[in-house]
Amino acid sequence: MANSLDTIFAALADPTRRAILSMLLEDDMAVTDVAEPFEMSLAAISKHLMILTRAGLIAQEKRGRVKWCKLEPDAMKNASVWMQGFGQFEPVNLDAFERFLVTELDTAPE
Amino acid sequence: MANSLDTIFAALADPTRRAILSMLLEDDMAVTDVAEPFEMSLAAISKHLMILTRAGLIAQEKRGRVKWCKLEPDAMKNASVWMQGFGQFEPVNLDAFERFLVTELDTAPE
DNA sequence: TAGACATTCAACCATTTGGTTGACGATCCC
DNA sequence: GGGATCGTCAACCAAATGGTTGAATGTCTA
Repeated sequence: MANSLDTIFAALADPTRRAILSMLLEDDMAVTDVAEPFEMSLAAISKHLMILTRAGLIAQEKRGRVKWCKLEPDAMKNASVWMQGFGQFEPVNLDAFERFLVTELDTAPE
Repeated sequence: MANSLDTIFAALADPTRRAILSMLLEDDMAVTDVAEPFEMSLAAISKHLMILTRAGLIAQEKRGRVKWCKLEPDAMKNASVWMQGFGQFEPVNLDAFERFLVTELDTAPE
């Protein structure tokens, strides 16, 4: 179930969850800190983190009362490799990527 | 809306739709032929194709009474590149792919 | 012109999704 | 011990999703 393309792509389909992944790219974070920039309840963020965990995109480790979240890149790699199978597109057009990031950042919090 | 990561990843999250994309990798197909191997109604497949179209993953062109579906790789490229931004997993894929393409083009007959 | 064929539309249904709130179980620290 | 903090659980809700069926639209062909 974890690492299936179904759960991975479904997890990536939500902008809140993609934003969380971007934040974790910077550094590992506690659940409360992950939730801070979002305008939704901690419980909602906790659910998002559960979905990311079940998809294998992150891992959570509890130390004391704090649960740390860190990226788990293998799952995303699986999805990436599946898409590479469609390899009709040329690798890495950075211009398109940059234009794309701009629109993405518009919807991101903070 | 089209080509947004939201719609692209949501479209890719369904196994029926991923199977359709794989079929279209072989060749362009009419809607009825796309539907043939699936055990669901033609209307359901039509909806799936609409979702893939709105995501920009395929394009549909009507010729006579037949609507042809073909892959539209740009959208998937955008998603792929977004994931590469997480590049904690081997960027080798793309590098190797590029080198491969170059040698292919060098040796390919015109 | 009358079917037959290709596809979508519209209404409907069950399930899933993304969010809320309030209570709860751990854990830290005074 | 007792209060603050961290995070999840449970129940609930509205909206979206993935499917159905039957009627409708448009086009080819005999």
